[in-house]
Amino acid sequence: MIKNLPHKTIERLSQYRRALLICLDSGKTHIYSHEIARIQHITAVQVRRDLMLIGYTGTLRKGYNVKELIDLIGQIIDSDDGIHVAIIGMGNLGRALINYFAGKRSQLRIVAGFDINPDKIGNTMSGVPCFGIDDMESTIQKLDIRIGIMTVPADFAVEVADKLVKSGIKGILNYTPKPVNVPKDVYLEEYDMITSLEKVAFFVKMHSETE
Amino acid sequence: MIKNLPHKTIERLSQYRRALLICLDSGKTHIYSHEIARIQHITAVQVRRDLMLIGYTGTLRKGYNVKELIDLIGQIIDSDDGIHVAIIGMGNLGRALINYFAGKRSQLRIVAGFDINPDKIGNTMSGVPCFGIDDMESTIQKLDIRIGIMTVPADFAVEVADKLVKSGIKGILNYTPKPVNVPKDVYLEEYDMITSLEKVAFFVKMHSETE
DNA sequence: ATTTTTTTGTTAAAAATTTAACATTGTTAA
DNA sequence: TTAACAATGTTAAATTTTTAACAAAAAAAT
Ligand SMILES: NC(=O)c1ccc[n+]([C@@H]2O[C@H](COP(=O)([O-])OP(=O)(O)OC[C@H]3O[C@@H](n4cnc5c(N)ncnc54)[C@H](O)[C@@H]3O)[C@@H](O)[C@H]2O)c1
Ligand SMILES: NC(=O)c1ccc[n+]([C@@H]2O[C@H](COP(=O)([O-])OP(=O)(O)OC[C@H]3O[C@@H](n4cnc5c(N)ncnc54)[C@H](O)[C@@H]3O)[C@@H](O)[C@H]2O)c1
Repeated sequence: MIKNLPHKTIERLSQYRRALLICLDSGKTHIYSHEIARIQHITAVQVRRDLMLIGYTGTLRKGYNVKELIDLIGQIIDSDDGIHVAIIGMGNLGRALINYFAGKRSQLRIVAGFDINPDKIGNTMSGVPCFGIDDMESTIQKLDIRIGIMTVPADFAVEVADKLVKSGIKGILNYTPKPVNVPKDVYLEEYDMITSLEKVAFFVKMHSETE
Repeated sequence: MIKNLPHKTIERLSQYRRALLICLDSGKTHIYSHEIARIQHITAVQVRRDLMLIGYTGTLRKGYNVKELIDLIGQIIDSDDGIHVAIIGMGNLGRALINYFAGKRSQLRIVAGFDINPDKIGNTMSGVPCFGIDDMESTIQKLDIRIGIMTVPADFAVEVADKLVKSGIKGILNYTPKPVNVPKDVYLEEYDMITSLEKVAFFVKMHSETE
């Protein structure tokens, strides 16, 4: 690991990579900082600063080598041998996520789903087997799952999080609107779609009032 | 509008409200800053500071009046007469979102969905009618829709965003992994689930290396 | 050959955000 | 009654994040 990269830089590196992969597909071999910036709605300085932080140096007047940069970002943010991920709650959102991730990034592989509904247990969705919630602890350990994505109904969020922690999971991505608590050796990221929408609504309102 | 609230404060206000609504249900009439803080994984000082910014003052030693605070946050972030929202792309994610929002916050009402698939057009999902993408501009204007949530395949993101802008939309929440461009009088929020997951993975990796 | 342009890389400044410090004041308890 | 306590509200400091400024150097233009 190079050093303590700012959280925001990590997020942007992930986004840069996505943009770079698209560039690569379109046959581009080099890209300027201002081109990356334009795509991400940020400034070119910020891009250059982020790349400086990870120690990548481009070619003056030619920009950055797309392939090299993709590889370097991979070295920074990916784990050497991939990370196994589980989805807890195979409902609407869980299914949508599995569908979405299926075959996307091989580095982060959803290898299991868990649910409480007997109708779902034993089935496979987009190649991901669904296990019973009671087998969660053992399955997580057996399959060496490190990250859990929570998409259960909000009322079960807390108990599922506790169970995940007990199973030895190292990171939780909580899509439930209910905040949960985890010990500090477990990395927790919570995202609430309503907050995003309310934020958009607020700025829309503000803009219409100040125009 | 009180004043220029920091973006981060807006996000937290939305989250506070969610937590407060749950408190209200459980019969609590007052809440301390440190209780709110605990739920949101932040500090009590930050809560008090945010509330100071919106000019709410609690009762010393008794905390904040839950109901009053909910109402005040509503006055700050909600629009007086609600805002109409549309979902563009009634696939897995679009359906999940509609389901989720259905009957949640009356202030932000999903009043229409749009899709290109003839099988979906004309149907209703959880009470939300699905229109054809070709009717988007007229429908948005007719129903006074201000915000669009984009859940179309990434390849269509740019053209749909352009269309939304042309229709006079004021805010876009883009769940597509493809960044789009909008004029600066349109508020744009982009969220990428892969970035979130990669961020969690990074910190899991980092922690395991430095332990 | 020399000047201009364009782009990177880096240091410094600015802005935004969080945290700390602490004064204030009801409430409880001695 | 007075002292200790526990909470808020606010100013100030610290931290984090973004932006600006500018030096360096390769390429292009003159
Ligand atoms: N649908 C969305 O777009 C959306 C958006 C944001 C947040 N969310 C949140 O995500 C969560 C899931 O939403 P959804 O629309 O997919 O709901 P859903 O009801 O479709 O799915 C929930 C799934 O969890 C399973 N489940 C219930 N209790 C469980 C338990 N104890 N252990 C394991 N599995 C259990 C159910 O059987 C079901 O399959 C909710 O908390 C919701 O608030 C959903
Ligand atoms: N599913 C997820 O969990 C998830 C997560 C993050 C991001 N995303 C992104 O969200 C988007 C949708 O994902 P999904 O899983 O719902 O995909 P999906 O294929 O299930 O749904 C896409 C829908 O959009 C419709 N559509 C296609 N072209 C259109 C157009 N030009 N105008 C209007 N509608 C059109 C399709 O008919 C379909 O109903 C994708 O860009 C995906 O990358 C999905």
